[in-house]
Amino acid sequence: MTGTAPETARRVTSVARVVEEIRAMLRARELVPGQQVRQESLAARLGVSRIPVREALKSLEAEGVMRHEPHVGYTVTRLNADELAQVYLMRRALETEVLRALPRLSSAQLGELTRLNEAIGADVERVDVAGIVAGNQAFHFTMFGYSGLDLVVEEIDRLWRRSEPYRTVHLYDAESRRRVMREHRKMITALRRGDTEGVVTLMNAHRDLTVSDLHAALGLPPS
Amino acid sequence: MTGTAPETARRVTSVARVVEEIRAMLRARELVPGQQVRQESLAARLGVSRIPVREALKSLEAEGVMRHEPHVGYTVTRLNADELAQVYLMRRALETEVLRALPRLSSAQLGELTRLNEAIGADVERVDVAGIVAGNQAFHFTMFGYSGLDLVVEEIDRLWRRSEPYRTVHLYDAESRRRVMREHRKMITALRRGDTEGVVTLMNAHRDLTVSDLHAALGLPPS
DNA sequence: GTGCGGATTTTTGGATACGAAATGTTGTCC
DNA sequence: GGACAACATTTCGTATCCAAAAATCCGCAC
Repeated sequence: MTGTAPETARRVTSVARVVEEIRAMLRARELVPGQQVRQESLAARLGVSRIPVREALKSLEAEGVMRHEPHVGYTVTRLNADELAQVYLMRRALETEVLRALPRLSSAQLGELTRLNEAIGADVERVDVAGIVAGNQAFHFTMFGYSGLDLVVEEIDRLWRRSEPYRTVHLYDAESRRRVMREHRKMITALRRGDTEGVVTLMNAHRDLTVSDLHAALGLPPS
Repeated sequence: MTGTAPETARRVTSVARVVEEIRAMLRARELVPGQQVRQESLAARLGVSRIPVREALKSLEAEGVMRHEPHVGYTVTRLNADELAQVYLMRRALETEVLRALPRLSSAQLGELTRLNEAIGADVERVDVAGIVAGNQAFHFTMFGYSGLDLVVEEIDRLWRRSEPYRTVHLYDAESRRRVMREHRKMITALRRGDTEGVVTLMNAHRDLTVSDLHAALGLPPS
């Protein structure tokens, strides 16, 4: 992907790369909540020294993804059922604000959302779960982005990342996968009508179903 | 304050200390939005090497207080009027959730809030602005804490810190200082009645006044 | 065998020094 | 005045080293 990229190849720092690698490891469930992260081995694995790794971990700690205990080390944050519920409570509160701030969308914007949802459809056919997760995120954040509330959207992004280690579990049965697409289509319809409150309601139902899927899949983690 | 502290003297890392020092510099307006931070000079000033400084800055960057541009350096995040409004929008959304989750407070809890508000009163007499700011924060977060929604409260804390460089300006006239105390008293009264919605309304008015004070004091920053 | 206490090993926290890369600045030439 | 090249500054990243704190291991007493 870095390959021969011409101009967009923004010379990125090691730290940013390490952060992304760690996120990918979380999505791939190569790192799971509660697990301890060894600085040295992670550095060796990513081909960098310990310093950028430590900076990356500090960054993820500030974000809530990692936990740090002095002289013991970093572990992936483990959320219990109550904490996970709080993350979703915050998502509901902030996403509602963003949706209420949406202007009437142009047909180009509506077309883009439709296109993104159809891309999810293709991944559903292929049963490409990672693709569905990525596509779903793209769909939601493209919609949020139309609000113009960039700081709020960034904050929502942080909240999504915080539940990343937990979010990948659901979507295992074919029915939930198709349901996601259907609900997205309903949202697009409501947006076309300019029915903001309708979108808020749909989104809340959409999110709540994800939460209950998640609870079922996890059987509410003990700690 | 660290002094001879016996057991509670949790051996704290340099990084945590540097983060706190930077926050203090922000409160003291020794660092102002847009200003560039030189790693080496900051390290020398705080008597540490560059490593903990860089980790501290990364942490503050993830929090939104600092901005980083590769090979150029860190600068204090500068918020324009619109962005500041977004921070306050998020505060309203999340603080409302927290207040709605408040249980009926015990008389000990109500007493504690009263005590904290009276402490602010003492600082108002002394015209100790830094003390008022600290006391105000203590009052609000003690109240928020009673909700039990610790993750949401942490997030609100982050939002407060994000507007820290801007928040210290208001409270310059005697009347606003006394107004703060009066409004706090009204909130305590509403809490005693268990009137959650009343507290939400009072808090929104309280916050909005701060925002307009702030806008007036800053004359909405240009960038 | 089991539990306890101390020594060893591992890991983290931090300092220092160095090289490489990028940015910004200065000065010269046209 | 504007373009371009040399220079200084700063950041990014590595390597190496040491201290301190944890975790682990081991032997001893019971």
